[in-house]
Amino acid sequence: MSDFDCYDNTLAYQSACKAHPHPPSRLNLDWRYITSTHQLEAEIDPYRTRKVLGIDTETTGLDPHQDQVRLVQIATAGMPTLVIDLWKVDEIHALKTLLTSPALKVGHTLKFDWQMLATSGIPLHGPFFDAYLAHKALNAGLKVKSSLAAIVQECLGVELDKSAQRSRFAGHLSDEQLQYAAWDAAYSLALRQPLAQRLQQASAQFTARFLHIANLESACIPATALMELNGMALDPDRFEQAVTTFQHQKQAALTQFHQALGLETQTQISLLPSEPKVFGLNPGSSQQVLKALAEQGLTLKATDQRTIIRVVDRHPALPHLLEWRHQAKVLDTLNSLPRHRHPLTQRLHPQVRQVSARSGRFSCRNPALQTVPHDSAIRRCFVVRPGHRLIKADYSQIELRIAAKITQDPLLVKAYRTGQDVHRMTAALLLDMAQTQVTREQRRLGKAINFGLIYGMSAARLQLEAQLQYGLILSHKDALALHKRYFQRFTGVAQWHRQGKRQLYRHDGLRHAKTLLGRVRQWADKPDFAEWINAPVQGTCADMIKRALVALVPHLNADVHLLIVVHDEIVLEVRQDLAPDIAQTLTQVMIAAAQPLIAPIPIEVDTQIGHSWAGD
DNA sequence: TCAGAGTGCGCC
DNA sequence: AAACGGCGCACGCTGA
Repeated sequence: MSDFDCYDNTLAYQSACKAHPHPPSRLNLDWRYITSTHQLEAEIDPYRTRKVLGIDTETTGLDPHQDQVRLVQIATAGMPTLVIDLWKVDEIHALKTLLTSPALKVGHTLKFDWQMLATSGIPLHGPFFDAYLAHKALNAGLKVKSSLAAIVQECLGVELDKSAQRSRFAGHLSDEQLQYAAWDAAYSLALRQPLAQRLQQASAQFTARFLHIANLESACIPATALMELNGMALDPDRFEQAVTTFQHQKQAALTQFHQALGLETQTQISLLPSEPKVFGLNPGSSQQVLKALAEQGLTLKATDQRTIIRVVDRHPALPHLLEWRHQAKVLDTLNSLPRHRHPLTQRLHPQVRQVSARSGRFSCRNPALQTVPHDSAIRRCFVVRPGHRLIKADYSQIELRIAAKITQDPLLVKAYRTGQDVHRMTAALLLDMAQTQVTREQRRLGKAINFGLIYGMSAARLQLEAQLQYGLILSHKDALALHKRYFQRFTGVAQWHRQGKRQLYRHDGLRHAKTLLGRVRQWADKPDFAEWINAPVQGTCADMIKRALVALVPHLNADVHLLIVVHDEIVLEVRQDLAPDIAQTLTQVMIAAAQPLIAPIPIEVDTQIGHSWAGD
């Protein structure tokens, strides 16, 4: 596993921690304001040989596409912090050399600095140590504040005044502004050792790899930064067409819903903005729906899909209700997109967060591109630049493969190792038939069972999910029988659950879960079983895709854009002639990143090249 | 009028 | 002890 540790600075940190048990003693709050090329070149020399640099920037705003970097601060142990004014220094070659040197760059939320510098034509190269990411990795699952001030308070016991941070960094800069700018870099730098020490201690306590994970997250910074900078393009014509289509479908469903309830749909347009958007009974209001159904003899507790689907035959309006809900949901998603179009780039630039999800997954918002409906009428609105292709590659059945590795279930392990179709195998096993005789529908049942029961789904829920997601009608009795047989056959999964419950429910129960890479999620209280059993699987998938991104970064350039990551899928936009080669590289990188974690279970990656996100 | 908890659902 | 997990978002509704 030598390639495993390409971004890992564990050994360096260990020696650093031993050498400097009291980091604040090395903190130098002195600073120099650099306002000319001459001054820069005169002062920067000693910083070139340093192995660790604290980095921070001050900018005229928060948008890398239109705001500017004003100050770049460089801190290093025992030296004054350089505060370089980019508006006054016209030749910054020396600074660029420093920022692309192999020195460790320490900062807090370096993604932002990376982006601001990148759009100013100043590349910032790793390795990185990001105090924010490290603090979140240290406390994954717990509710903690990870602002610079909060971490400085926690690790160094210093109250950091952040009042100058929100001040304007345009025009004349006061001494106070310059001082706080310098201090941010100096304090970020000073956080590395105490944080590394805490990460090491936690690793020992949990038999995990906190520092490794913190370094992995830090190494992902360029990938995350580029996803946000690149964004995705929405074709205006296709988009308008899609909206119109879904509006009609939604309206049709509404009419049928009302008719089935014996109501008339009122479609007059109101001029008053305060008027409700839907006239008459609103299928979007659970209260109104419950009341209307009750009046017609059907009393329910809720109106969500899972409740409705159980009784869908009991009233003719119910299928139309589900249809309207679907169309309305899709339309909501669509309507939310244009307001996120960037005024300059005309693209959607989501906010991508590496460490906000308790599982270790990426999350994405404004807009939530990870939840764009799969409907090809919508996905084909997401297009590539002229002369480019979209490449999407996803890990095949990755969670089930990870579960096979974790549970060591003999059947699952053997099935994957011999390249069998696992859903088909499950169906054949539970229905007592040969795999060759399994029908498409029966395979779908196998899929529903595999994905559900692995995390402890009940028979009742299985019955529901089979119908909702796979369109399979299952009697309660059959669901119960399948549930029982599943755990009789998949003994490894059954044992995994039994042991898990023992560890969780004993007097001094576990309050953390660990991935195969050593990422830890903690709970402040007793974890729910289902959350706890799922965390290592989902988290390991996050480990894999983040390892893949780190390996992918060197391949990203002006012709190879990273667009988005959707949990087990990586999407690139690549110059047309390069697409086949890059697709192959991407596939290999993803396999290599994941394989060591679940060997000898094989990894499979499905890769497609197309013109839009629909894959066409 | 508006914040906020609740409901429901898209993706993996 | 609980009954698949992880997200973000839009909406209807409520109470101040």
